[in-house]
Order: sequence, then structure tokens, then C-alpha cells
Amino acid sequence: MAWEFAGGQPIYQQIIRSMEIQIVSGKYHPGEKIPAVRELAAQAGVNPNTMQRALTELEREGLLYSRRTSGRFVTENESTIREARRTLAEQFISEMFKNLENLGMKRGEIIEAIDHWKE
Amino acid sequence: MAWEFAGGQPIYQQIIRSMEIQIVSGKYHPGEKIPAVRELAAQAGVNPNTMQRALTELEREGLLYSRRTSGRFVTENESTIREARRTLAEQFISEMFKNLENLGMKRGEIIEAIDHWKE
Amino acid sequence: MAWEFAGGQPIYQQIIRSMEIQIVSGKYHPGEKIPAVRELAAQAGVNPNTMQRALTELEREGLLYSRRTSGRFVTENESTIREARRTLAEQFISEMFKNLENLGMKRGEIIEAIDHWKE
Amino acid sequence: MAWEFAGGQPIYQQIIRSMEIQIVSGKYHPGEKIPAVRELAAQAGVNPNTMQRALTELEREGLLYSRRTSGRFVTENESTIREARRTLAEQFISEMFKNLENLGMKRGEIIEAIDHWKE
DNA sequence: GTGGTCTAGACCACA
DNA sequence: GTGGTCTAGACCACA
Repeated sequence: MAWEFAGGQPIYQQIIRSMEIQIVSGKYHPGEKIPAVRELAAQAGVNPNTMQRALTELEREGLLYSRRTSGRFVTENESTIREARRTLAEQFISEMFKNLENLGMKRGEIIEAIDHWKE
Repeated sequence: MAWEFAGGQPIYQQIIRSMEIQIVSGKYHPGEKIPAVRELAAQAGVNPNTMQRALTELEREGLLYSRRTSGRFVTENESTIREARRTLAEQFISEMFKNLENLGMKRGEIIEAIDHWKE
Repeated sequence: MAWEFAGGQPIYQQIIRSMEIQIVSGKYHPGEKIPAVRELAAQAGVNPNTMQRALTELEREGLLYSRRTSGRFVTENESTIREARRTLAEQFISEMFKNLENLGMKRGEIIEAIDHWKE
Repeated sequence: MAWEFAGGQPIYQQIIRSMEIQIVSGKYHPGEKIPAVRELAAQAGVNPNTMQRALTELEREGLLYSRRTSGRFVTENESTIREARRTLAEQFISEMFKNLENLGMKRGEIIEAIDHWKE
């Protein structure tokens, strides 16, 4: 039996996903400067190291970039953003399929249920 | 900005969903006796009162019933179970739509993405 | 606001009513010998004085009588029993009317509700 | 022999019934704010958790609703209140019939007694 | 302040 | 043992 209260996902990954969503949905605009690590960490109520780790990962993905002295910015490369949106969307879709399969539903039933829901 | 780690959901509701999934997916069978409140609480690492609350709710939903001195059982009413499966499925589907809309995707794009994923 | 948890009625009156019901409904038969005070008190989990008081009252009503040496008996006078039944019935009916009036129902509505219930 | 003093009913259910009567009879008006959980608990001389439980149940019935930070209110939906009045009335009527049947009275006698009482 | 959640621990009826 | 009730008391989010 899988009881997994209080999280499951490590915090830094939750932060990554949350930042990705904000960039991809346009709450952070291309080229926009984001707050300093310490500030973001304070806002999120996490350790600055944890936030740093998340930001580094987001840079590796190309969604952020930093300039030594002037701070950290959202990428201006729109196709990178579109790509990230597609990846996130696939994750959400795949999660849903996994959940429905956990319920004991077959592919056919799932698709039927989604079609039914769309109406 | 809304950072909300730890899922947000109260423990007893997480337990409810977890039990629903187990019943609906057939890991608990109709008519099967489930462990005593105190035992389930120990397994889940929560207070017996918290588990009690979740189980009471599941009784109200008709998925469980209790016999005062002999224990608690999964309903034998298969249609109640099917109904619960449908409701859960709808929740998962609706969550996914909500997530994708948060990404800034329109209905059309979403459906396209799902169709694309299915292949 | 009238909160009156845990009773309302004094215990000895609750005992009286309970004994009356048992006699009137025939669970105790006319002429039948009833257990000794101490025993009844033990069964009911009350102080023997409390039970004594209730029995004395029931004797005053003519539902019980005692013979010095041989114990206490249910009356053989059937009309006394019928009379007691009528009185109890009136109490229950009157309580119900009082309760329904407390709900803000008028006489007409009450009678209608009872007629409706009878069907 | 079933002696059961103290009503038998759990406190939270007694509270529920008491609140239902007060709402249904108009002592609490539709839309009226009721006192805070802790205050009601103090008034009733019970633990806040017990009062909370009763209020939660009354919300589920639709007789109350709560706004997280501003308090708890009586529903403005008059038809819900009327429905609750009807249900309570049926309970009282049904209790009375049960009591009279316990006395050994047949349906016919009961109805006659009620008719007689009404005059 | 207000509703809501959670834990710890006691006690009860029933069989 | 099993479900159920109740108290005491802490802590949280929200405004």
C-alpha cells in the first residue's frame, strides 16, 4: 500500500515545475529579469541553496540565463519556451493516463471518458 | 506568486483518495474486510482519529460499511464502486485540463496534444 | 438557547416510565413477582435508593403492590393497567405535538403531516 | 431489560438536532451569522471539536455554510430549511408511533388516540 | 479572530 | 478486539 503524504516530489523539483509553468504561461515574459535567489527563496519559504539548485537546472534547460553582474533573466528564445510548454503538457497528459490506468481503466475506456468529458 | 509545496490537501482527504483508488482499482475487493482503524492508522503513520475521519467519509460515500464489533468492509455494491471510479476518473481528467489551461493552452491545442499523445 | 445534554429527566422518573412501559406492554404480567430492589438497582446500574423511590411511586399509581414478607408484584387489576396505558399514550402524543409546535408548525400542518405519515 | 438513561444519543447528534430545531423554527434566521465554533462550544459546555463536528454535519446538510475567515452563517436557501423541517417533523411523528407501538397499541388504536387528543 | 486540521489519549458499548 | 465518541490542546491559513 502506497501512502505518501506530504509531498512525494523533492522540493527543488516542485520549484522547477512551478517556474516552468510561470514562464511558459507568460507570467514571466521573455527577457524579463527575475528576482535575486535570496529573494525568490524567501518568497517560497525555502533554503537559498534549494532555490539555487532549481535555477541552475532551469538554466541548463535554457529557460533562464544569467549575466555575471546584472542578474538572471528569462530566455528570449521563444522556441525554447514553446518546447518547454510541449514537454510540460506531455507530462500532465502522461500523468493523467497513468492515474486512470491505476484506476483499472483500459485505454479504450480512458479515451471514451476524455471524449465524454470534452462535451 | 503561489508556492504551495506539500500538496496542500489535508491528510484525511489524501487518505480518502488513496483508499478510493485502492477500492476502485480492485486492490480491495467487494466484501473484503479491511484492517482495523488503529492498524490502518499505524500503517499510514497518522493518528487514529485522522484515519477514522477518512473512513467515516468513505462510509458516507457508500464504499465502506462497518459492523460495530466485527470490523469494516468494502461494499458489495458493485455499482457504487463503478460510480466512484467514474467520479475519480473525471477528477483526474478535469485536473489535467486545468493544468494545461494554466499553461496557456486553448481547448483545441489541448485536444490535439492528447490525440498526439495517444498514438 | 436550551442545551440540555445528558438527561434532562431525573433518573428515578426515567425508571418509572421504563417500568410503566414494561407493565403496560405486557413484558411484566399481572400478578407476576418482580425482582428485589437491590437486584433491579444493580441491573439498572443505579443506587438502590433511587430504585426504591421509583417503586414506591409505582405502588402509589397502583401498578405494583408489595406483600411484607414475600416481595413485590405487578397489579392484577387490568383496568388500572389499561388506565396507565392510556396515560402514557397521551404523554407520548402530547410530547409529539409539543415538539412539532416547537418546529413552528401550526395545528393544521401537524395534523396534515400525521395524516400524510399514516399512509 | 434495556435500561438506557442519558438518552443514548451522542452529544454531537444532540447538538445537530438542537441546531436544526433552532434554524427550522426561525430562532436563527436565514443568512444570520452564528457564533464562532469556540463560543458555541463554550455555551454548550462541550469541546470545540465536538461542536465542530456537529457544525460540519449541518453544513453538509446545507443548513449552514462557512466563510473561512468571516464566520458561519445560516443558509439563505429557504427551501432547504423547509425540507429540514419536514424531515424533523417526520422523525418526531415516527418516534411517537414507535413509542405507542411499544406500549402494545395497534395502528387503529393509535390513530383513535390521536384523534381523541386533538379535540 | 475565524474556520479547519491534527495529534494524543481516554473511555464506552458490544460480543 | 472493534468501531465510535469525546476532551485537551496545538498549529495553520487567511484577512
